[in-house]
Amino acid sequence: MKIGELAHASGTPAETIRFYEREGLLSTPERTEGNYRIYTEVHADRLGFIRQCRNLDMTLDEVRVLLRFKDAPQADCSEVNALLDEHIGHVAMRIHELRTLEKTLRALCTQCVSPHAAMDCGILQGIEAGASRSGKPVSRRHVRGAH
Amino acid sequence: MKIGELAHASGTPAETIRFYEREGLLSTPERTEGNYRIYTEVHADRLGFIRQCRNLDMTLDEVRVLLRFKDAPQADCSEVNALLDEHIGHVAMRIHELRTLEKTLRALCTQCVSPHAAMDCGILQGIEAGASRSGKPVSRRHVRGAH
DNA sequence: TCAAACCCTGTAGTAGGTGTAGAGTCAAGC
DNA sequence: GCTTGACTCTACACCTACTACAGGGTTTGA
Repeated sequence: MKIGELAHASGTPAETIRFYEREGLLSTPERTEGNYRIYTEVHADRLGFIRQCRNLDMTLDEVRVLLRFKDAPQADCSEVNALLDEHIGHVAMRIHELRTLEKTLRALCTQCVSPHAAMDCGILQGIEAGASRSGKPVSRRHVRGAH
Repeated sequence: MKIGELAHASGTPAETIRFYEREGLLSTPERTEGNYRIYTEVHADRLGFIRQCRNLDMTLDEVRVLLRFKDAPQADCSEVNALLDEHIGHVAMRIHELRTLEKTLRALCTQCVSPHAAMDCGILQGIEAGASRSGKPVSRRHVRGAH
């Protein structure tokens, strides 16, 4: 099948499929005479696996590791377990951080319920107070996703 | 004070301070004869505010909005409330997603506790099963941080 | 006077794509 | 045979919020 069909069938934009190829996650497919990529079921399965890993919020590096194991069926899979454990750790940590954040934001939200002039806004003042209270050395992390 | 002092005092790398200036979040400071930036307490306060917003996981666009209100003390601050509400919504949604994800990952983890050959690994098989079960149209979101 | 420590600008890189320009290919309809 | 439209190709710029250079200039203390 051509890239458009695979894109449609997998719900993955064609640009992303080409991107995975460039990144070495998908092997380079055969080409037609007109230089179009031609994919097989093998490619479709592999793409499905990659997308499922991405749905599980893994990085492409993590996906690469898992694909290595899929390509080496005899290898011992304990690294797979370790990778998953570590990934779960990342996710759990991020949940914890976000819950703390949510509490802070909700507390801030109670500071200004009815409309004011901005100069009297409890929220803006609350942020400023937080800035001076948290002192100068702001924490360095700002974790965004699970990683 | 010079950029290094402000960097040290605020716990913000000097590159980041210059970046905020380029982005229009910090106003362009005076310069010395030798072309060094000279900051005042006003800059330090504003930087503190920005960093506090970032600690609250706001995007720079959100910070820009809040700064606009700080610069217009007479304006009605209800947009500030709306922004915060929406931000809390993002955070809450991300928490929910990550909790679902954590459950999925933990379930996957039970599929392969003792070491196997990769071809028999319950985790790899579980991901594949998920890929075919979730069907073709993989969900399009992959939210990473709160946004 | 000289070296270390600081500062400047400009550019490139990060992750995981997304979007575009400009060109080529292919099938259907006239 | 020709045209039109849908599809594909490569190569590159763009996104966020920084971070990390390179290659130079300035300041400060010994």
